[in-house]
Amino acid sequence: MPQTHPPDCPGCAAPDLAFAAHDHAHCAADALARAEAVTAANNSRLTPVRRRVLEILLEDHRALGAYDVLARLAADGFGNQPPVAYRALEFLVEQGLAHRIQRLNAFTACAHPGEAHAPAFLICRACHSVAEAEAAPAREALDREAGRLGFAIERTTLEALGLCPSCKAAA
Amino acid sequence: MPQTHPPDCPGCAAPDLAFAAHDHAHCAADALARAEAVTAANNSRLTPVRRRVLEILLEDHRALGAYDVLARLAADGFGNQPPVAYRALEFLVEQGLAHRIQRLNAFTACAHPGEAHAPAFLICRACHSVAEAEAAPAREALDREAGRLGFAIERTTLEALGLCPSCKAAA
DNA sequence: CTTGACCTGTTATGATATTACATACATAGA
DNA sequence: TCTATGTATGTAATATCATAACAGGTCAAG
Repeated sequence: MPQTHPPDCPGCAAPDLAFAAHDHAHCAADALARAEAVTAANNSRLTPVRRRVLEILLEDHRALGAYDVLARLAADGFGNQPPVAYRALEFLVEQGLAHRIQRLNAFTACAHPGEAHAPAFLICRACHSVAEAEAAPAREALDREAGRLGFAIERTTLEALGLCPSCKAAA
Repeated sequence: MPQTHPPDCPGCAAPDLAFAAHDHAHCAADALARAEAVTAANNSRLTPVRRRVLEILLEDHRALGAYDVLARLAADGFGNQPPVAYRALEFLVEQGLAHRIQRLNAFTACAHPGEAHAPAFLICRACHSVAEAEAAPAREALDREAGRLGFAIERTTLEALGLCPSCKAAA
């Protein structure tokens, strides 16, 4: 897989990679490269544990529980106490490199690192894949409703459970 | 507080009770009466434990953890093991009489029992009150985004964290 | 008055998450 | 280079949230 690639790379242009067939090795490598850039820009450090956690999350478009991540870390010779995983995950979330899925108490790698966004998540109840969808329209709708009640929204959790295209076809 | 009240009751007409000054005793009594009606209509039973859990949730417009509910139950002479609380809460959620707030791992009484709805929740990070907002517009926006990706949404979790009117004014 | 469905109680355990403290590492300033 | 500082990691202990499995009770239909 190339460390650099053309700006019109079809993989990167795909609106959503989780449900579409795509060159996943590229997808993951690209996310990792972006992560390097993001952390450098933020003066934060993508240390070995943090990098490894991101790699683990990038293995597929699923959400992993903290203890699943921890088990993988321990197998790789890192510490095997919960804070090791939770701290790395928290770091990645802060940096916008991963997201927490509230419904699953689990974490997934960000599909669009570096781009400011607060996505909505589409969670397939059959294959457990997780995709990011554009949340802006829904967020605006919520803002309108909240404004009516005088409530000032700061952060939103938008998660949808359902069937992804392939599982829908299979059913 | 009246056991019955006019259909144009101002309390019931309030678009959202959580953030607005209102006759809360009335609000709670009304919700309880509706709960009786809903369970009767569904051929399910609002037993003493379940009723008591609902009363506890109705004490204010907040979300309570299962163990908080459990402590209250135990103090009232009900069982004090987790399943007692979880089962009653699960029942209330199934009947549409309570909602689970994913972000808080907690439960809140439904503000509009009997009306079919899948609300969005507005959670004040300062006073921890929880209000229900109309989710339909946001849900439709999500449906459009999901449709674009071929994803079929079945259920959504829409939760917003921010400041309620009074906490916003105080800040 | 018994059967079957459902509800409640209890024990035990599993799953998720945090606090507190000790140690190690990176790096900037003396 | 040395050392002080901030930051990161390791570990133990514990807190918090949730469920499985089974025993006993209640109640209404047959």
